[in-house]
Amino acid sequence: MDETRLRLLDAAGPIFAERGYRAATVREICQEAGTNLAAISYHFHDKESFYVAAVKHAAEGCMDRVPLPIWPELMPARERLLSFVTTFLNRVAIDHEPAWHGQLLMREMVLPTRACAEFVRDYVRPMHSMLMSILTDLMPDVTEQDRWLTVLSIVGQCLHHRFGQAVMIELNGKTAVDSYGVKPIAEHITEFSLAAIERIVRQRSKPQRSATKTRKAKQRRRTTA
Amino acid sequence: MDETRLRLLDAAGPIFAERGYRAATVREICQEAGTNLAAISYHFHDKESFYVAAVKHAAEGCMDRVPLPIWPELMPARERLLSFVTTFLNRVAIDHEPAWHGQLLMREMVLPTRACAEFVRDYVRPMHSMLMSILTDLMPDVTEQDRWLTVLSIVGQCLHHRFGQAVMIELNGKTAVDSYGVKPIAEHITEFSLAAIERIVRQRSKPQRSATKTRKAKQRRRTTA
DNA sequence: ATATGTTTCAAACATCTGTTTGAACCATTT
DNA sequence: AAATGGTTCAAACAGATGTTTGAAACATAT
Repeated sequence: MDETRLRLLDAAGPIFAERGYRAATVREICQEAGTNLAAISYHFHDKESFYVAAVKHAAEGCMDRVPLPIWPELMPARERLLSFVTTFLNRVAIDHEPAWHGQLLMREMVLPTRACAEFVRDYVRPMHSMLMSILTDLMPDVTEQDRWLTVLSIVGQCLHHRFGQAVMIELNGKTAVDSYGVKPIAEHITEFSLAAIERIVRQRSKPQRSATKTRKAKQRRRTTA
Repeated sequence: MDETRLRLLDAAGPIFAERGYRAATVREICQEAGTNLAAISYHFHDKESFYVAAVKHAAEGCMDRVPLPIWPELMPARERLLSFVTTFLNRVAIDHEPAWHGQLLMREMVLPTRACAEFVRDYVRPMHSMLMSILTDLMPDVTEQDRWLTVLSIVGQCLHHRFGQAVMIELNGKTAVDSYGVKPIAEHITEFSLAAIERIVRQRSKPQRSATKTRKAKQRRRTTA
């Protein structure tokens, strides 16, 4: 019966998320799962393989809970971006009940283990492709560098609402998600990024290819306004 | 003599950064430092206090290595922003030699320990104030929410070049810092953020204070263009 | 030189933790 | 009913790890 297997994986998520791989003990997880101590060795061979399975399990749960949106063919890229950012925030930054999903995956990002490659393949890559296709529509004629740095800017803004949680609380007493909710934040990030994207497109579509002299181009544009 | 103390702290940084608090053993650190095993207990009482001291030591080293810039009174806010972002990136995202500084502090952000409060007070708060004063100049008449979310957007973009390292490598083979160097990235983040800030200022300075109906305002502006 | 307070050292201690073991249990098949 | 293959269990094992200990070494002042 792999009902025991499942109970172990479910119990492992929160504990690994809170304590980390090393500090989480198999005894604690087994007690939480209500299984015998040897169950982990029996079902997963050893603690590390068990951990990898738990991360995979968490990623699947997260993807089920907040699935990637499916858009009609003709949906404008601007709206797809808002939808994407909202999904992203809901996946990582939300604290409602199973807060440990994001916590565990975050841990995998900061301190990658054997589970990282799988995690990127199953979880990160699909989101990355999605964002890339939006940006290809929004900024078709820019360099690879411009597009890649834009990806990082957008992703960084979203992830910071998870990574920065502890510091935000220490700094301000509460997180932005707690203060404003997800929707205004998603709108802010989308607007913020769209403004920047539109400027990049405007600058780069000028007949010159100067990638470095952005300041010059910007000043020229301002004087004409 | 607290030369032993110093040797321990110096040795502890990289090891705590790479392995994490639990996985790093006092034996390993003492061997690296060339001290006796009991030295940690003697000088720092126990492992946890030692870890807190090591984080503090790392933060100080980081602040010495990349000090906050000092600007002339009349320096434009736009240039101060570029200078700030460059400093930020140099502090956290750089991999030249003492890569562990950023790694250790990052850990403290994601998985705060007893060292976190001090870390925020001595390290985060000054940078936060600095950015806040820049943004107060750049966007004097916006709501607290707008300004706070803008802070998070800028900080998130910078930090992602550290937090996202492992995933970037898994996804692309190398990090953006490795590909392009710090300067182009700092310029990108600055330009990106300035474009967004200017749009926010333009929108919010309209006689209405609608914080939620950004979409409506945006559409109206587009039709007039 | 003696005494005193501080620092280092090797060894031992106590505990925790991942893993193994071999018997017991259970469901299914012969 | 007997046997088989898979699963659970309590107990023990082996190794690692933070911490303590008491003696030795050292520096400094009287």
